[in-house]
Amino acid sequence: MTIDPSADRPVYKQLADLIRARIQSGEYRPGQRLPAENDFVAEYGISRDSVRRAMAVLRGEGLIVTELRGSRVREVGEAVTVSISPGTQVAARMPTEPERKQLGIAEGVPILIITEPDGETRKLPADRTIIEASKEQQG
Amino acid sequence: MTIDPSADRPVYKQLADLIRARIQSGEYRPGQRLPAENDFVAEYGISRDSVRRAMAVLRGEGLIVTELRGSRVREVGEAVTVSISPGTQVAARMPTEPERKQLGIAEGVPILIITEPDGETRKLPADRTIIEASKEQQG
DNA sequence: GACAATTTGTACGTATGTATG
DNA sequence: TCATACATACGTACAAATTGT
Repeated sequence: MTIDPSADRPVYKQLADLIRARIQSGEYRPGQRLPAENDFVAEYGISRDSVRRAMAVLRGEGLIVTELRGSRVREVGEAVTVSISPGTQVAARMPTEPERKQLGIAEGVPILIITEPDGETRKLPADRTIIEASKEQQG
Repeated sequence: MTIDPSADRPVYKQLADLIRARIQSGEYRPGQRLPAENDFVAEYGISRDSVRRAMAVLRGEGLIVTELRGSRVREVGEAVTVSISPGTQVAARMPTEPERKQLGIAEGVPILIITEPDGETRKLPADRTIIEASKEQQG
């Protein structure tokens, strides 16, 4: 697949599509290191700016994580199942940056907000949490 | 409050903090139009690049929406409560761009993924959905 | 309808900083 | 020490869509 600068779709979205497809097809596997930004620059003849935008899109989707040594496909960690009893509510949203740091959550990962019938709330990282409705009272 | 280019915290994060604080304090209210990018450029003597990065942070947090005519504070729409019966699981993640367009979801909004005991799944926009655990069978 | 102004979107460039190997 | 690679931040230019004249 290639990138067409004259196409309707922006260059950076074309690159994001391309990398996303490679992740979803398994060509880039969880934990695997992506090529460096400059590799994409050289391969497709586009600016580093466009490559970085594409990476930002994929980070925002939670598909990759970027560190100083490069980007890699996110590995889905073990998820803990949290049982909730009848009457408990669950919502989700993106954390603000302070929340993200405080809760130790990666970029592109939402938080689940659990509100018990008594008003108590908990915030949990969505990439490590599965909610399951239970019949009986439980934590 | 002002912005210090020589501070440890990047300029764009300082601006994001500043605007976030104004939103959370109510100085910028839901639905209200934010100043244009160039207004921040002029007010703080920073580049448009930095302003746009700050906006991207806030969009990613779901706090603002940006259209061609400007950015505004997101209005939290009416949320529908979805009851789930025992055994049903709930997860959340960010949608990919195709999912986002297909489901008509704004940037910075996660999706809730509901998996029924029979394996059926539903994807719902997290900004318009509250999950509630019920005692009995229900949709 | 035509035209200009406003505002965001995209895309290129350069330079410097910081952390890793 | 040096090379690599990402992060930040400045600049420019033009495109596209909306709004107002």
